[in-house]
Amino acid sequence: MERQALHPTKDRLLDAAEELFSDRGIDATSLRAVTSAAGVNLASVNYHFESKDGLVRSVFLRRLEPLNNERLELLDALEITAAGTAIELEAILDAWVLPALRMGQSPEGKRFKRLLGRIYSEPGDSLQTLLRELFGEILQRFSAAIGRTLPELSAEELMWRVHFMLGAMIHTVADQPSIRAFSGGLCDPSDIEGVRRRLIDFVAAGLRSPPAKKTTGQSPGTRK
Amino acid sequence: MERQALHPTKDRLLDAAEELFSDRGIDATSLRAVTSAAGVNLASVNYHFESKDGLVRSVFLRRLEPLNNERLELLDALEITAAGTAIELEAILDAWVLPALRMGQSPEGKRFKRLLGRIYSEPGDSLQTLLRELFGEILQRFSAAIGRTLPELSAEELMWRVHFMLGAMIHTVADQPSIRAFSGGLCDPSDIEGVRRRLIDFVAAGLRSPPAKKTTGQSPGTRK
DNA sequence: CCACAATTCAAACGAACGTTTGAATTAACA
DNA sequence: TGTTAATTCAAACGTTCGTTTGAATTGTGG
Repeated sequence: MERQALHPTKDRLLDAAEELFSDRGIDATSLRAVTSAAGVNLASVNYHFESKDGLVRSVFLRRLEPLNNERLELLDALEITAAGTAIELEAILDAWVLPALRMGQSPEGKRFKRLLGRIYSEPGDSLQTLLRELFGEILQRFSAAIGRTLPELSAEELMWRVHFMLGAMIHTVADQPSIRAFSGGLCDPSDIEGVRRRLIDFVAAGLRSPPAKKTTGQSPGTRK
Repeated sequence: MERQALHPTKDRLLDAAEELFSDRGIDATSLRAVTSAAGVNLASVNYHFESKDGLVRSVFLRRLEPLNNERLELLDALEITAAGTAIELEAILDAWVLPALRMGQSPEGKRFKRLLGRIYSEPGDSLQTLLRELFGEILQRFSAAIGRTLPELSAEELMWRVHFMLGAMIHTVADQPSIRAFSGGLCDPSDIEGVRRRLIDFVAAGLRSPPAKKTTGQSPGTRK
């Protein structure tokens, strides 16, 4: 009897929570605000999700599980068609970026992306645990695939570059309003193809940069 | 009579708040936790900072104002010594990165950096306003300087790349524990020279990547 | 239609929050 | 030292929070 295809109360709670969490933040959103926005009773949250933490987890899981599954399917497809031959770096990056950008096309996807960018910097233990559960395995898979296209990189160098890559990607996926304001309306974050090409070109160039180059000339050095 | 070189109570509050905000987050930290950690009376916060928001602002201002001033001084020095001739891209990036990495050497700097990464994704109006106050001007200065070294880039392309750059930098400056865990201890974020060289090389390669390249072959395309 | 489980509901719980108050204490300056 | 302003302090304010409770309601299978 557990959970059917869609339980109306549960889904209304998830939708309302997602919206309010995105706008005001998780801590700043009370369960009373969520339930009244969803048009359900206050006690429903604890009945269906046990606690506020449970609601938060479900909000993230609902979107991230399908998202990461799609990423893994794309990567699987790449590795199968390649069948031992080399995979292009850009194609791997695409498998990571495209599902996230596609998600952002729908209005619900947009509001979730704002929320997603926050999860990485939220200090709550519950969310950090969830992050590791959700991204631990998939990150290793993508890192390995990227590393295979860049065999001249040491493991340490590769990890650093993947770290930088994630920074650029997270910041881009999450931070839709900031680039618009910063560029004075010049950059359009809803142009998925444009964002996709630019982000992937930028990251690919960074990943491919020749390793172990020393910093050159003109450095500011130690001052004062 | 206003504020002297260092007011003991004020400084103890700022130190305690910085530490607790970094560990547990701003919303999750109560003023009672701050004041008892600082060993001062609860009402001191409202007396010295008017409100919790005022305390938060002061915590950020205390570190970010000197940090951004140092960045601007380094950029000024570069532009003066160059005197019309071209400035190396890496040197500009260094002027942005180095002060932040140096700050992270001290224990207090370390804890603040964790906090700093959070400000970008916090939804509070007060913090977002502060962010624009603090980073609006300096970002324009650095973007312009970077753009001058990459004259083949359109304004739009430049803005996007600066956006990606900021993502990589923010994620790196803020997220010290994550890279260590992700790399299984292989990467050492306290090796300032290493981080500096790797981050700058990565970002410089991304910024320099030839513009308007179309995505090639193997793309996953539309599925399902 | 009845028994029974699943769900919803209004109400209340105790705890913790940011802020305010007014008296007590300390420091500054004549 | 006496006067006055600056600061600290204990206590309380009113509000809001997440959670719990027990009765009312709805849905379901026999």
